[in-house]
Parts: sequence; C-alpha cells; structure tokens
Amino acid sequence: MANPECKLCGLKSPAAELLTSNELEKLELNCAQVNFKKGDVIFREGTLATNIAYLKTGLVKVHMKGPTGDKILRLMKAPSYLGLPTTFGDKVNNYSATALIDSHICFISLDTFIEFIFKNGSFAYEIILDLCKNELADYQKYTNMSQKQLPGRLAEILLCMSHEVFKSNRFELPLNNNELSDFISTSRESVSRILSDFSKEGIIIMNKKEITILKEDILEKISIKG
Amino acid sequence: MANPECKLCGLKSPAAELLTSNELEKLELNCAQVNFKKGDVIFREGTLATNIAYLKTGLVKVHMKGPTGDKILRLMKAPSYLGLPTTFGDKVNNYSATALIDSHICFISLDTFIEFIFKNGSFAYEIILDLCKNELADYQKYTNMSQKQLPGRLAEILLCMSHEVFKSNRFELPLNNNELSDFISTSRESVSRILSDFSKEGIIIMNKKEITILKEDILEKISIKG
DNA sequence: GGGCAAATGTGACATTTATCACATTTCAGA
DNA sequence: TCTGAAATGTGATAAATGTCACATTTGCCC
Repeated sequence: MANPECKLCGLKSPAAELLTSNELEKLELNCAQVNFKKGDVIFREGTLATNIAYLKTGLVKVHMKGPTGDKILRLMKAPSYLGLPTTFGDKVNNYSATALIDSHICFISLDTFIEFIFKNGSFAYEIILDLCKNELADYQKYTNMSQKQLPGRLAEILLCMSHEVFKSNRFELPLNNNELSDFISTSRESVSRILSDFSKEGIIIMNKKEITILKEDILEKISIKG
Repeated sequence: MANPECKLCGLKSPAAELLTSNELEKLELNCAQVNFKKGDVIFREGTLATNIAYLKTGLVKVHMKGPTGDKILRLMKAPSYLGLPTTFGDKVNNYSATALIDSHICFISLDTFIEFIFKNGSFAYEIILDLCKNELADYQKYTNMSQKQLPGRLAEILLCMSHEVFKSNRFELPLNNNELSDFISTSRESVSRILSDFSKEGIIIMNKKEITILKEDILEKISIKG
C-alpha cells in the first residue's frame, strides 16, 4: 500500500482528468494503491464489491466461473478501470480479476466515486463513454469468437497480443495453455496442438513462453476466415 | 410518429423518472415515438448513430454481422434503452436492432440526453447502473453460451423466453430456426434437429411457432449441464 | 384457392473438437 | 543440484456438429 498522489499522477483516467483540483484532493484521501504480483487475485467472484479498481500499470485477466470451468472474459491492459460493471451492477462481484504480470492497482472508495458522478457531469459522461466503448469491444470479440473455429480464435488472440498489448511481433505470452483454453473455450490439448501447428507451418516461433510472429499475414487470414 | 407526452408516460425508464419537471418538458420537445412492425429494422449497423432509442413496448433483437453471418447478441424486452453503447461508443452503429414483434420506440435527441447526463447527476448515475447491469448479464450469458453444447444453449433460450420474456410455459416463439442459429452460433439444421429431439422426448410441444414447455425440470437439467 | 418463395425436416457423410492416456518438459523450492 | 508438481506434447478414439442434398411444409400474395 502506498500513499498516492493523484494530482501528480501521470496515469489518470480520461474521467479523472476532468476532476477539479478539490475533487482530486478528495480522491487522494479516498484512494489506496496496492501492488500485485503475477498470479495475485485482485478481486474475487462472490466477494463484496466495495471499491473501484483502477489498473494503473500492468495486465489483468477478468474471468468468471462457468458451467464447465473458468472462462476468461477479457484482458485489461493499463490504464483502465477494472470492474466498473461488477462494482455498480451488483453488490457481489460477478467475476474475478487476476494479475497476469506485476500490476499496480488504485482502489477508490465507491462513495467518493459515486459522489463524482453525481456532482461532476463531465466525469460521469466520461465514465459512460468508457463503459460503452468496452461493451462495444466485448460485442465485437464475442461475435468473432463465437463464429470462428479454434485456429481462428487462437490467431485472433495472438494478433491482439502483438498489436494491442505488447505492440511487438515478439512477446512473452502471459497466459499458459490452460488459460488460453479458458479464453477461447476449448481444451488445453487443442490449444497445444494448434500452437504446434502454427510452429510447424512456420507462422510463429515458440521458445518457452516467448512467441515471435513470423507470418503475420497468414495469421490474419486464419483469424479472419475462422 | 406520434406526439409524445413524456410527463404522463407510464413507461419511463428508471433514469427518466429522476428528471425534473423542466427536464421532462425538454424531453418531450426532443423526442419522437415511432412504431415498428415485426421485422422492421430500428437502426442498422454501419449507419450514423444520431439518437437514443428507447424501447417503450415490444421485443427487439440486437444483432451484428460476424465472419460467417449474423450473430444475435441479445434480445431486449421493453421497457429498455436499446443501443446506448453503440450510440455513445462510436459515431457509427456497431450493430443493428430489429423488431421481433410490433414495437414502440422513442427516439431521443442525443444532445438532449447528454445534457441530462451533464446536469442531472441522478440521471447519469441511473444510466451507469443500467449499462453495468446489462454488461453483467451479457458476461453471464456469454460465459454460459460459450461453455455449453448446442442442446444446453437452446434449452437456455427456451427457458429465458418462458421465464423472462413471456412469463408463461406456452408462447409464440419470436425467432425462426435461422435466427435461433444466429443466436447460439450454429446451423439452422442443428437447431431443427435439437428442437425435434426435445419434441420427441416430450420435453416440449411445438405447434407451428407455438411452444409449450412440458418438462421444465428436464430442460433446466439440459441447460445447466450443457 | 392456387402458386410460389421461404422455412423446415431429415438422411448421409465429412470435419472439427473433446476425451483419455501417457510420455516428456519445465520450473520452483528444498 | 535435486526433486516433485505442474505444465506441455501427442496419439488414438469417440462425440458433436457442420455441410450438402433434397423432400416437405408453411405462409403469403394475387
């Protein structure tokens, strides 16, 4: 736990950028930064949702228990609010958040956050925009994932890692095969086989967890055609 | 198109209930009710999102083009806002909305709606709650659907129709087999076969589009175990 | 009511994916 | 460095689902 300096924070959310100086002071008094290591649970499905979680740095998986096991709903990269829907939408967390790499989270008192919504229209509007954009992204991903076969889904995740998360064609895969299977709703064996296939065909190189995308165009094709 | 009387409207959204008398007058001046028949498109993917659509009465499917065809993202029953995420989240509609039965929609000027968000904190908060609850429901459904096999997915939809939409174990199915297949991401043949199976096993009776659920307990089991 | 387009039912077969079993590799902690 | 648990790779087989083809039914419009 660290004493935050929200005013000086260079990683404020677009909404927090719109807070007044007084409001930022209030935020500082009602906010606590906690550092999580890879694998640490940030909040857990079934527990009371009492704080807003803001991912300042790091990478997090948001996941929920399903009929046959865990389902990864989305990856969240910093900076981003982590669980607005589960904090506002229900008293109890409907899903969990777990750090995939070392991450810094600011926990903000729910009362304070709600006060900002009530008193600062720009802040509220920015939060609404954030919720809407996230939902659009979810819909897009949901539609894609549900209509593609496994190689297409896996290709989509690799491309997303490369383009959105790490912005490089070489990166350390932050998910193991089991997590990948939770993400694309399949078995870990299928993930293993498909990654092997990608390697054999020279589309990627896997060195332990380090992945290099060699033939991005082919991966795109696999992703698009499903 | 009809002259709305928002003040007297008995179907106001929870958010609109929190508007002041003045704001309701403003709403009346910036709102138009349009009636849609079964099959009519309310707003279409790819077109500019210029109004808030509020479903006053009726039933609507929200759907998006995917890699291999249409995907039904969710059914919306009245009363409910129809496409907040696509109206706020992007200039262009990311998905379509189509009436499944005759429906009444109030189109609200986006500027007016945004003004309410900025000036009325309670209204803004209520909209945020609405967005969050919808997203939680989506996550739940997404997780279930992605981990269940086809009979489980179809059973879930039938139970949803019975419990949530029509509140009866006998109802007119508002989706044809093709739409059902767009909903659970399969082929229309598979839908046809599974519905036949349900009938043969005496779980449901199908008379044209009228469905009667006979053995709800078995349908629940099929839905839960996937 | 007749005729036509759309929707539905169903068999045969191909493809995809899950499951089970077990070998091998990796990695963290003693 | 050793060691055991966790993660991964891979073959064989079963189960689920898609695809194609075509018959039948339904519903709508004249």
